[in-house]
Formats: sequence, structure tokens, C-alpha cells
Amino acid sequence: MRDAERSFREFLREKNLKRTPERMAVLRGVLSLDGHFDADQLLERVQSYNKRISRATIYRVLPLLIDSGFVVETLSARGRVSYERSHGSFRHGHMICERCQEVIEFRSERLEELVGEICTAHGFVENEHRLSVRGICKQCTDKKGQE
Amino acid sequence: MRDAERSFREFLREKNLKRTPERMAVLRGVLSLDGHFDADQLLERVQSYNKRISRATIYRVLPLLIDSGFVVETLSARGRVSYERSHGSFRHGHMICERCQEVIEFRSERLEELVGEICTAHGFVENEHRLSVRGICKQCTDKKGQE
DNA sequence: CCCTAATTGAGATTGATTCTCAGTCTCATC
DNA sequence: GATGAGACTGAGAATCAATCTCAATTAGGG
Repeated sequence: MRDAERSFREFLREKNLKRTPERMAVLRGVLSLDGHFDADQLLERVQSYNKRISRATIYRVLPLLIDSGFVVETLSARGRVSYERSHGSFRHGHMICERCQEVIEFRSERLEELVGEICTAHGFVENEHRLSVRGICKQCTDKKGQE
Repeated sequence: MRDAERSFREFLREKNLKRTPERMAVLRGVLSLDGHFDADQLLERVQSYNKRISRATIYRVLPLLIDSGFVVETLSARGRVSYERSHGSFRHGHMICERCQEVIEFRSERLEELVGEICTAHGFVENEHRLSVRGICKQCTDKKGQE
């Protein structure tokens, strides 16, 4: 948390952007939210710190947090974009059930390595990656069998 | 193409949905578009077959094509959702350059296998998967070095 | 401290997606 | 092949997230 703040300040300085209480509050909000969240949920959390922070600020700060690597965009059910904290949370993939819309997270060391190799092979400097698998989860498969 | 039509009809029958010229035209549109496209591009293509087909129909048929596995949603630059044909095109991942927004496609046999293993381990029946990597592409890295 | 440019809040605006509803069409049934 | 019930469609209105505008405020170098 302290580290995150320091690193975000650093990022702002590099970009010649000002360190404002609003920006820091949004960072704090992101760090306090686990898993996926959308702009509204973030706004609500941030407003619990400071009621005056507006929705526009959330949308203005989110790209900064994406650029600085604290947040990644992800695709959630029904084509909506949502956000996810990336710094400090383990990398993982998602399995999205097309029947019940459940999002199951998983993690694989071998996958990380393999992605690293693929990037190296393309001269691409990886910052973050996401794997999402669509299909039918165990529960739904079992349920369907019973019908 | 013939196969795709047959398979989509099959899907419609299973879901008790009607086979309409509009739905088939949207399928045809999707099959004719390579790579990524958005709703507008699809509409334009579909209207080249039949001028009367409306934007609403595009949005109504897209979810059917997603459910039936012909189309997948992907995340393109700046948090916008776009679509991509999936049936008949090789599976692949994306590397998205955060600097120039270029989307580089890649493909890895080992990745396919690994994903299969992960799904099996979770009792998840895979339908489709996407890997997207964010970072900086070779061109941009080189360019930055020169500055 | 002061000044300048960056940043902010509030609300208007935009633009993509979804909804509504009256008219049209599909297809199971005869 | 005709028919009827209900599914489907087009047009445009409605919605909703995201972006923009602008006057007022604030950060932070000098």
C-alpha cells in the first residue's frame, strides 16, 4: 500500500502530472477492492473516503492506473468492460461459464512461463496478460446431465 | 460456409428459435469478415446484402452467434469491446501494444494443450479461449531506444 | 506567498447498446 | 397449400456508460 502510493507518485512525476488527493483516493479505492469491479463500484468506494469526488474523476484516473499497471481491463459477462486490480494480486486466468456466467479464477505457473517465452520470441515486452476461457463449468455440466 | 450455415441452423433449432433471412445474413456477414470488427462494420457488411436489415437486428443476432461459438468478444484498445469470428479461424492470442495500440496475433500449439489440461483439471468444458498480453511491441521498444 | 497551468465537480453531451411496439414472417398443424 | 400463434423485425425512442465542457479550485515551482 505504501509501496503502491510511492510507485504511483513516481509515475505521476514522470508524466508531469500532479499528485492530487483525488488521484490518491482513487488509487486507494482500487487497492481496497479485491477482484473485479466497475467504475460505479469504484466510485462508491472512493466516495466513502471523500464524498466530493466525482464520477468524472474516476474516469479520468482509471486510464492513469491502467498505464501505471495498477489496473487491467477485463471482459466480464455480456460484453461489459470491467476492471481489476493487477498490482499485488497474483496473475491468473478466468474461466467464464456461458450458462451461469460464473467467473472461476485459476492460476498456472507453467502458463506464466509459456507466455513469457512467446513474448520473448516476438520481441514483445510483456506488462500483463489475461487468459479467459469460455465454456461450461462443472456445476452446469453436472446439472445438465441430471435433466 | 455451408457447414457454418448448417451448424447455425442446428443451433437455432435446439434453442427453438426461427431461421430467418436476417439471422442468416448476419451469419454470412460474420463469416465474410476477417479479424476484428465492431457492430458498425458488421452492420455495413450485412446491409450490403440486404439494405433493410437494421442495427437492432445486428445487436440481437450477435449474442446468438456468440452462444453458438461463431463469434467471440474481445477487448480492443481503450476499453472498447469488439468481436471476432472464431469458427474456422485458427485459435490465437493477442499482444496489444500499449504505446501504438497495434494488435499482434500469435499462435501456440503448446498453449492450446496447456489450456486444455487446465480446463480438464477444473472439470470445465472449454468452448473457446483467448489470451491477451499487454505490453510494448518490438517496434516501439526499438523506437524508444533511439530517442 | 504567488502565479500559472493543471485539475476538479457538476452537469451536458455523446455514442453504443437495448428496448418498445406495431407490423411481418416462420413453421407446426391441419 | 392454408392458417394461426407466437416469434421476429425495423424504426426510432430510451437508456446507460463514458467523455467533454467550463468555471472555479488547487498544486507546486519560483
